[in-house]
Amino acid sequence: MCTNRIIVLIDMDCFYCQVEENLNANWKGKPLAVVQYNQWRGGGIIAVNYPARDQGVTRHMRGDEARKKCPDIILAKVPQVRGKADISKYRDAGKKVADVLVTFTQQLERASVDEAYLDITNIVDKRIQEGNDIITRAQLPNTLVVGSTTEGFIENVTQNRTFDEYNFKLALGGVIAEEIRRKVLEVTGYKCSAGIAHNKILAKLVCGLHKPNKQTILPQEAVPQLYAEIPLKKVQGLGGKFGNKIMQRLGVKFMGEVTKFSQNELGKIFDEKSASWLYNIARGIDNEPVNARLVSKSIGSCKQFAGRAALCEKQEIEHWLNELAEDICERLTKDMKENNRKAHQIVVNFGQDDEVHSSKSYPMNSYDKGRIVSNGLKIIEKYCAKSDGTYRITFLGLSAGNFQEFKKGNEITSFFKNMQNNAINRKSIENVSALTNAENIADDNDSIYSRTTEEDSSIDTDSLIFYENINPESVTRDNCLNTAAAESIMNEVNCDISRDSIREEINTYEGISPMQTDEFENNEKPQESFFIKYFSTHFKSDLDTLKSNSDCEDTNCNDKSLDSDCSIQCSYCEKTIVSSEYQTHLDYHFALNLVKNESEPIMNPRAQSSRKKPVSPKKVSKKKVKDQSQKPLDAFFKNIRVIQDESSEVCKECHKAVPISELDIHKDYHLAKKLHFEINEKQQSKGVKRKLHEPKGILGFLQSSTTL
DNA sequence: CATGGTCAAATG
DNA sequence: CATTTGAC
Repeated sequence: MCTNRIIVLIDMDCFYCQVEENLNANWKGKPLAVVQYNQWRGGGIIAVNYPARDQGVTRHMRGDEARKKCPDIILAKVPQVRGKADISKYRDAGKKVADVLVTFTQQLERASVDEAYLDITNIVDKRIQEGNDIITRAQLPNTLVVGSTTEGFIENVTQNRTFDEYNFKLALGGVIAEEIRRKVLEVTGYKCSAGIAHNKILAKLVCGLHKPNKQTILPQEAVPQLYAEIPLKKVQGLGGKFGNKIMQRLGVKFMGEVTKFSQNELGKIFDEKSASWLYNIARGIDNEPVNARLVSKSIGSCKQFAGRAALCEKQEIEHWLNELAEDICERLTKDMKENNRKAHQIVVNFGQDDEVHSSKSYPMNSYDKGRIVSNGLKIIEKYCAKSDGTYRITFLGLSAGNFQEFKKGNEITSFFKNMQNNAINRKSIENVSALTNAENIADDNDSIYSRTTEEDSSIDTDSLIFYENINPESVTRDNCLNTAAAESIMNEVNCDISRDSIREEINTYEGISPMQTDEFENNEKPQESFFIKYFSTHFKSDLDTLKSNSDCEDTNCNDKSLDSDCSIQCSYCEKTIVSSEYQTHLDYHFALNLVKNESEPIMNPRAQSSRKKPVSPKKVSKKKVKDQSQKPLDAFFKNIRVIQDESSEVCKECHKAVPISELDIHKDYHLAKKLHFEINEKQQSKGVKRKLHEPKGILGFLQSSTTL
């Protein structure tokens, strides 16, 4: 059925202008436009408010033209940072709006900085179930309906609600949309418009019918009369070449005319997919789901250098790469804090002369401006240098993507999920490495995940152990590393512990261990949690290895042409690990062991086979662990149960109940967490040149704090 | 120089 | 993976 969903498109009215108006009280109500790069002909207009639109000012005008049309117009300038227009102000404002929208439903797709789709079907159904479904005119004060008056529509749906269920739901959707818009205004001070329909395309189309600060409902049966007067190019997806082709080949101008063509006829003109899409859209049918997504999938920064402004010298290119890298690094760092994730890929975009833009991507494992710039420069050199050594770069861009949730995760489920994602990602990085390795460009071309070349091109089994356990087709009780497994194990143990307790434990494992390690070694404080004991005994040898390797900057990491991390040998599997990946690698062992939950705490699946035994550090830690807890997970859960039996106090910092005996540790944890963040930050802001990249995560923290 | 800078998704 | 398209 094409009418079973209720979709709302929220679109902020001339958003950038509203942001400026709310920041400058005396601009309210006056004609205003937002301009960027205001030096040339008054700058380019990127937003116009409604008073200014009334005077004929439009986008695509320069500031000077706007002033001619409307002499008293206020031209708000987008600040310029690092030679580029800085739109962070509007990004932040957009996020505030999105934060309000998610409180209504998680079924939210941010379509741009100022637009979002919401699937409110569930909210509507719930209200009907609860009987909270009386619809009055007063609840739809700023609502219009395509094809009828709002009053008529309300009367119709309330009288025929059993025969006209879908329109009743649309009306209720309208009520909810009014509430959403009211809430957005109340919390953020921004006005918006909305479209309410049965799918995204229609909601979007109809949202633009009445603006600003209004919303429009589209009953499905009103589609034909709406389409009759809607230019085809107004429909989402038909504004470009495809729309032109349709108009030309079908000889149509309005959307409604497309229904004259059968699916077969369309199939002869367009490819299969386009044809059936068009056929459906022409009938108001669009099954595209609202893809729940709050945050962007990539963060990029780019700039044009048109015509004479083209970059011709390496120094210029490096300068701009630097500006772009600074921009994305700043935003990536912010993103990491806000969204608990890290980008693992970076794309260098460039355009030369009148050629089409090109792009090259490579894996990235740290937000290091210096390395991003030098790698970018290598790519530009390789692909853009002319025979005489000069350049003509007309476009330059950097974009980071392939985000994965940060290991410093919040729940045990995401902890395991990350292990899975990371491993999958490595598999793809592996392919990249094969390409970039030879060219000495990639960050990670010497990582353990690069497959060694073999004459018969079969898969290297040593590499395989890093993801064999997560192959969805071969998930077993023993070897899987995914969320389902973690949860089933939790069920098996039949624990009645809350997620918060687990999260607390995981965080403790991540944050507090340095202090606890010291204390543990001093044989004080016997009440550490399992994770702390586990870590401080189990990973101590690796810490030592790491420390002894800390001078490798002067030894094996001095290759001038190679921009890579220095490596460490893992004492559990003897693999050579890039130091910046070492934490991840250890986490892998950690999680693997945790999931196994068997009597023998073997860290490496390989060791179970007939392969030769690992070297001594492993034996040491293995023995220690055996003494303390033979079944890590059991011990972990047991530990928590004990804790929960005690009386507890609410922590002022996080407002969670903490057992009295754990209160000191808990407070230390908050302190450690803060420290941990600071250290991470320092690592990023350091303009490191050919210097050992300090390990991230807990080892980084350990090393920093123990060498201080 | 002259909308420009950011995004996402489809496609080969 | 790189390119193209489309939209704000």
